[in-house]
Amino acid sequence: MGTVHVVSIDPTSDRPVYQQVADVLRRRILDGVVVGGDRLPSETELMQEFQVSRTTARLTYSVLRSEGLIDAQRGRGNFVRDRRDAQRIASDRYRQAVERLRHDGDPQTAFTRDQGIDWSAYRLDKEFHVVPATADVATLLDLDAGTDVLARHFVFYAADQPQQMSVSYLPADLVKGTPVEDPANEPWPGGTMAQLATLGVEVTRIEESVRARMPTPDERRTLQIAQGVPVLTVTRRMLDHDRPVEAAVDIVMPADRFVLDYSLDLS
Amino acid sequence: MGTVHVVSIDPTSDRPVYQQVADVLRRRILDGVVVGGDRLPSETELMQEFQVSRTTARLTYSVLRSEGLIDAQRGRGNFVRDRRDAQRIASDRYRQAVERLRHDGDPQTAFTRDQGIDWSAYRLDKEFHVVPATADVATLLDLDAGTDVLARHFVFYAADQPQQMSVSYLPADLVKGTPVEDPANEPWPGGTMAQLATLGVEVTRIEESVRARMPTPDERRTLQIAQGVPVLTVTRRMLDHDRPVEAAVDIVMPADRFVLDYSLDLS
DNA sequence: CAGTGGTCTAGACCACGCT
DNA sequence: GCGTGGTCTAGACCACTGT
Repeated sequence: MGTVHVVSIDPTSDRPVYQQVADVLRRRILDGVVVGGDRLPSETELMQEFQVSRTTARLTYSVLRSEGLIDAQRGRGNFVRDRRDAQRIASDRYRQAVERLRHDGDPQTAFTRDQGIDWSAYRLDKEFHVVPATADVATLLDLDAGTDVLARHFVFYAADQPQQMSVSYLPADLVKGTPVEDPANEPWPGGTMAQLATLGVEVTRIEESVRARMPTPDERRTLQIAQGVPVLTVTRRMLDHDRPVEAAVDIVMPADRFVLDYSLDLS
Repeated sequence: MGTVHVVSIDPTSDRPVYQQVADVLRRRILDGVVVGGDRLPSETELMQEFQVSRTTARLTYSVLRSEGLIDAQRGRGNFVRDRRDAQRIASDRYRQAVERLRHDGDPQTAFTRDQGIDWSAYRLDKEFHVVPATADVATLLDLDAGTDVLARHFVFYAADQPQQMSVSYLPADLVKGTPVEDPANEPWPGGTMAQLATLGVEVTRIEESVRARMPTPDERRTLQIAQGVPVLTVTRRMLDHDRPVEAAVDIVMPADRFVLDYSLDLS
């Protein structure tokens, strides 16, 4: 007794067969008929059940992968991706950092909560280079293009899994000869704002620009990003009293692991 | 005389051929050898130049499409996607709205700048329905699940192109019998905050949660989103004096057309 | 070992854009 | 009409996962 389909495929329809099959499976996923972790029919089963070729079966799963609904595992099958709870990053983390700086709070606590995250197991890959500022970075830092900046590359880990990568730029003349330019001093208790404080810089305003895009192959590899998952990127500037700019950061986060929370006070 | 490749493909390499070809083309795009709008080799040309099958050539372009680097156009070719300038949405749009409300500024101007956007040619698709609140919406509005809410579906257009879609939820008992529940009164000068003001509600705080994901097929169709382009989603709550919640919104925007700007004052 | 997904080939027909 | 990408087939070999 073969499998009976309530929803059958119409080869004469305008809608491509692989899309029709994808529609059926997508509906099962969205309706909760199958849930995170469940295995979907193998490609061979799809061929038999819907009377299609292997290529069409693979095209179907390719669609669902690019929608971020499933993960393929070689030798095992195609699995419904489970929607893990995303880590929330609150915009008031900066205000909290200011409070700790002012009240001499425990800097170590401050650090392990950097980026608003409790990093369970913490690690930091770092590369520091002095380079001429690109046009973009120069604009953000209000410098002439080509001015030397210290580029600091970070990869943040939690539970031995890479979670976030970023590049931070500081004007080279601001940090030259100070402990800030030495990677050995990372991780720095209290983070960037504490570092800037030792240089006599008070951060009074922060500007963040949030974008999203598909990751580059390099980002996919470094952050272990699944197919069909975009990245959130945050471009950040720290300002001292509305004018000079002290740091520019480009933060890249897998979008299935992070939510950015912002609170806007209007009173 | 056939095409000569500086970078040749190694069929014996561990890296799949279609990835190696994609690497070559990706490099050309990222290095600016080809720029936005330029046509890439046709699939047939790729077959000849790299000595691969049509399937492999198509796989190559499928990779670049999913990375958001190119667009395929039936009957024409594969084209490098041009990075148009994204529309910036500033977080101080709410504060500006408050100012206008307080000073009786021109409400029409206020409206055409809703969402912080100057909609050049403006249109609005709308559907209003009273429905029981889902668990998520109930939590956001601090209501019991199942309580009636007014769900308002919007699609915003600029220059006849769909730019943004959103669902806004208001407690049904708050708006029952008021002009707010009548879709005919949309677009409402001054937007949601002006509407709430007529109900005696003062918005003192707004919370926004930003996420990114791949669009659903419905969103791709409605917003005319290209392959390989994620959406930014904003979940918004408006609060009156830190406690009651007055509106919850789910806004969906194509990530290649929008940047979200937030300014955080620490002084 | 059998079953799974990953890669790759050769070939076919179609819909669409342009000239 | 010709070249383009879109869909679909049948078949092959490989790498990986499980028993």
